[in-house]
Amino acid sequence: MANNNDEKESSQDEKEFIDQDDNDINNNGNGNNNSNNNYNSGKGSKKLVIETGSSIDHLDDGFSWRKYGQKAVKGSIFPKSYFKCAEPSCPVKKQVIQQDLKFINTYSGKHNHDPPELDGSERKKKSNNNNNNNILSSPKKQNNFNGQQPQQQQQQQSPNHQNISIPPQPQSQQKYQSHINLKEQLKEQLKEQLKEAGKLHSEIENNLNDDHN
Amino acid sequence: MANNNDEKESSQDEKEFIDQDDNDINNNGNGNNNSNNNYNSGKGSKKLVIETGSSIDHLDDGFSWRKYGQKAVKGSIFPKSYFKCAEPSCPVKKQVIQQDLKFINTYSGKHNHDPPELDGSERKKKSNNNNNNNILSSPKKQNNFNGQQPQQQQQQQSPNHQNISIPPQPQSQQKYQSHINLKEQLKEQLKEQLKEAGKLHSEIENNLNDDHN
DNA sequence: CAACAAACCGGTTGGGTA
DNA sequence: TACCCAACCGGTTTGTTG
Repeated sequence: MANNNDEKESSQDEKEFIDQDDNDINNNGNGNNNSNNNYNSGKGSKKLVIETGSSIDHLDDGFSWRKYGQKAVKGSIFPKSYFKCAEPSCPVKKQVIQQDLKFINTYSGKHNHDPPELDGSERKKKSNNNNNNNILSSPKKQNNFNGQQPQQQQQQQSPNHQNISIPPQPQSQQKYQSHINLKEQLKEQLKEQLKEAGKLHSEIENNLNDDHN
Repeated sequence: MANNNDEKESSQDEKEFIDQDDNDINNNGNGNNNSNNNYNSGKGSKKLVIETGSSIDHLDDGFSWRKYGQKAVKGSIFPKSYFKCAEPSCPVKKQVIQQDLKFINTYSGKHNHDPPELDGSERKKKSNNNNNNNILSSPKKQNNFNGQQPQQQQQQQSPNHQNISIPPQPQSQQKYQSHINLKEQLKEQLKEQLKEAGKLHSEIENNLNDDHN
């Protein structure tokens, strides 16, 4: 009965592939995942999950995203945001949700267009790539970050708060109150992670597709 | 605006693989499929779709199924039924919906147990394989088949009827009113189709999994 | 234009029931 | 025990708003 979504405890800190699509026709949002999902069966990969173990929310991974939805999910206090690649016919989607102190980015699909700046050598090609990094909290509404908030993360129950705030800083963060510099560093660092993961994801998908088609 | 689900016209009559999972994270039931889904991109296969071009509804394909749900879907007058493999830990699911004159069986997943009687040489092993073929219409409730009904198929709008009736017979069916023999024949024929398709499905999934794991 | 938010949608769950 | 069915759930659509 209790929402056993916090079983995941998220001890892993980098990125991982999950599949879960070999089992269900759609595996949409069924309720309480009582059948603790046998993700790690290690089969055909469908989604790429990246955990951002830092105070960075939605990262600009070289692509431009458009937010098309936001929902409150069962196990978490924080809402989940849904993004779609801004390229007109690209089917890639992406979900971002905060879990404890980090953000879980879930990619799906393969970009059917040349990445705007996936390679570090050629960037700033696409000018429509909006570089505002925290898309989750709209720039006019990130009032959750009023001054400095305590580093609570899971206790309070506010199921209907609208925008993902700048997440609580990591446990040893009291000295980073003036931040902004550290945040930029982490942003750059995570950006590289996301780029690598995106490339890896595309490669694996290509292999799978070539195998079958 | 109009539910454009009848674009599919279903001119194909056998079986086909669709993927659609490379594009969406979950691709659950979103609403009107306005973006006429680019299924036939020919990529990694996820679901096996079999169209029963006959007056056979839910076929016993050698496995035993348990019905766990039934919903009215948008584009169709007929409800969609949801089945799960009756083997205790087997994750295979199956959807059945009537479309025009035929039934669309959508398989997903791979049986993690030896098939009860997949090979034609060794059958009737599992005695718990309930052989009542029309599971969709519960045996006590198939009152839609009262005598002979006209071969209408799409005009009337009865969105909240509960059980899938024996489908309207194919267009040249007036001579099969006393049926029951023809139906058995078609049943056998389709049963073979389903068995073959099931084997093919497993093979392809095995290849994909071996490739990645 | 993009984001918000509520309605929508289909797949799943779970209690009632036969 | 399996089915029915209504509530549930999460992902998507769509009208509204800025």
